Amino acid sequence: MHRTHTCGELTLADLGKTVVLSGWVQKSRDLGGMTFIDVRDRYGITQLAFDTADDETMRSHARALGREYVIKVTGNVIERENKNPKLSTGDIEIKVTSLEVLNAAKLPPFTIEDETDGGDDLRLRYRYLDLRRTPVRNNLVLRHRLAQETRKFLDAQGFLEVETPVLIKSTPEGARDFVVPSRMNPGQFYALPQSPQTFKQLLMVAGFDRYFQLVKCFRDEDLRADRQPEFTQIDCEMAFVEQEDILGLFEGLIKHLFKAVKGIDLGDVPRMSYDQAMQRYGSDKPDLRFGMPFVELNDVTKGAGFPVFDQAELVVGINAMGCASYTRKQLDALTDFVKRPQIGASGLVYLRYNEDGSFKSSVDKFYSPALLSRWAEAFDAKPGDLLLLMAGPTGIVRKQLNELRLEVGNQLGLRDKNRYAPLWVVDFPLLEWDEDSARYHAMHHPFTSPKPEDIPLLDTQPGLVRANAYDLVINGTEVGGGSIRIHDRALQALMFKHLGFTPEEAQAQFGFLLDAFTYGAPPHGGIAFGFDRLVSIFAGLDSIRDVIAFPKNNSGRDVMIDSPAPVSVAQLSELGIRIS
RNA sequence: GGUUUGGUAGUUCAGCUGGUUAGAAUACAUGCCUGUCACGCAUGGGGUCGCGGGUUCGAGUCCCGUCCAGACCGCCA
Repeated sequence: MHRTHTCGELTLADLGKTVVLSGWVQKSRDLGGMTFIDVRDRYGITQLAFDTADDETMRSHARALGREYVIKVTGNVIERENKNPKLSTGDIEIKVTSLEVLNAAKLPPFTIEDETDGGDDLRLRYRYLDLRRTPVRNNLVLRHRLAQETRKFLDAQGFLEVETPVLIKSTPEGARDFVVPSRMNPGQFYALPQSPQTFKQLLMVAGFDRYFQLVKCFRDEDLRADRQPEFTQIDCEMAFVEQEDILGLFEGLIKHLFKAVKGIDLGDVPRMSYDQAMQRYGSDKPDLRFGMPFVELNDVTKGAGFPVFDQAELVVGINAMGCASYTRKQLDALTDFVKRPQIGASGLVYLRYNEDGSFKSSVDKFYSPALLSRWAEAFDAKPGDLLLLMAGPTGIVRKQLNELRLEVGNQLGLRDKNRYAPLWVVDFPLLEWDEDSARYHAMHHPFTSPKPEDIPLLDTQPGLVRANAYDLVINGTEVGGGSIRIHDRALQALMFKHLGFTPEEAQAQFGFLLDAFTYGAPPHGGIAFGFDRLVSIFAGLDSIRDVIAFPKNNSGRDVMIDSPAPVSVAQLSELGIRIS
């Protein structure tokens, strides 16, 4: 007889039933005259009870079971003498009448319990064992639910899920491509898509005016906690829409996911322009779980003879409210933080607005209390506050102060994983200057449309042209981004020209798209969400590895199957490839 | 490509300024124990201190190289 119940469902309502359970031995507790075995499956844990007084043979079999043995038991559901409120099945136990070992198991290299003793490397090497652990399994259950709710919502909105090819063509723009050699076309290579971008645009030309796909994308770049070489996107595109339509519809998707999966009413998602975000938070993905906006102080600090401030392009600071009690040691630690090589600031100026109304700053030599009170005024600071100021070239100092703001937010416990602060960042620049290649690059991608009113600037001040591009940011993480695309051949050709393509190169790389635009391309736009990041935010995790069933390590290796790996000389020769 | 932290028992770690036989916890094994659920008690086994070289009377400890892993920077349209 097959199992009649899972290990997570039996309760007092089932008392007296004869049941069959199958699962893994989590742990046994041998008390001498009694033995308890916890048997686990995907659904939960149920306690098996063996009593010498009832059946000594059965108990001796039970004592022989090791961790992770796969067993099948038949028995009766009885009420426990001592209940365990931690288990859903904690009111009952199984008095076993028959026990079968379906498979023995070696002792696992780490304990398969909620709190494991295993390190990351070991857990990845034996990922199939790690996945038996409840917290890891729950992450995949959460992922499944988010995927299903996404499909449900988009389907209800009339979106069609269409698959696009995985073997495509390498393009020079953007991240490095993974390339795949073609045996039938020696010396030629496919590339794995970094996104289905051009295909979804072609689907718009084809008239599929609402498309989506939960799709694997690939980028051959270095990994991070939140970056894997293969990752999943919720990729979407719509025709006959403007930016407002897309923001509205996908704000609806995000709200639906929070409501359906976490029971949270997200509320309306605020918006901020890229310029505002940079000026107020020094980042295009500000964490709005806390305030602490930047205040620019050039005017009130100028002319006091402090050369660092007098000469700086930007003097800017934040108000760490209520932190005037910070000790010298704490302030030194913050100074050391911004001086770390990764941040690279040359220093930090503080102003303590003491509870008694007096001021204490690191630049008292230059600024009288009267002058310092003007700083406090600019911040609207109150006694007890601590102002932290930095100075330097605008772009650099904003980036540095952003790091400090996030660090102070961490120290003050303002970045609570259970709170969610979403934000649309809009009006991104179309282009950004790249020093290395000495040319402009598309900030989003080359198919993003410039704002019509900014098109005249393309020839004169390309860096000032704004795009119809937008990002969705949650808690300081970019979870999605998109744009209204170019659907006009001439404008697309002009963009390629500004990106340094000759007309021949543009035709060779993207001729199929330019041609398609001449056959009646509708206006269109879209967005893509990083699905792994979204799941990790819902799970309250910093790393996306924990929400991927079989992730790769920091070096891009799968340590379980040990890939990548060499291939045979015969395979290479068939592909016409020689390794130097 | 760079910065940085680490690699010691199955596992997680401690091991000071170089000095006797490298420890703890946990896991495991054996025995005892009839209500445990982090069971308890007792006993026991378990180590190429990542690898290679160097300094030294003596190296887990110091130096150099190398491999592996983590975090970060570059990179990620």
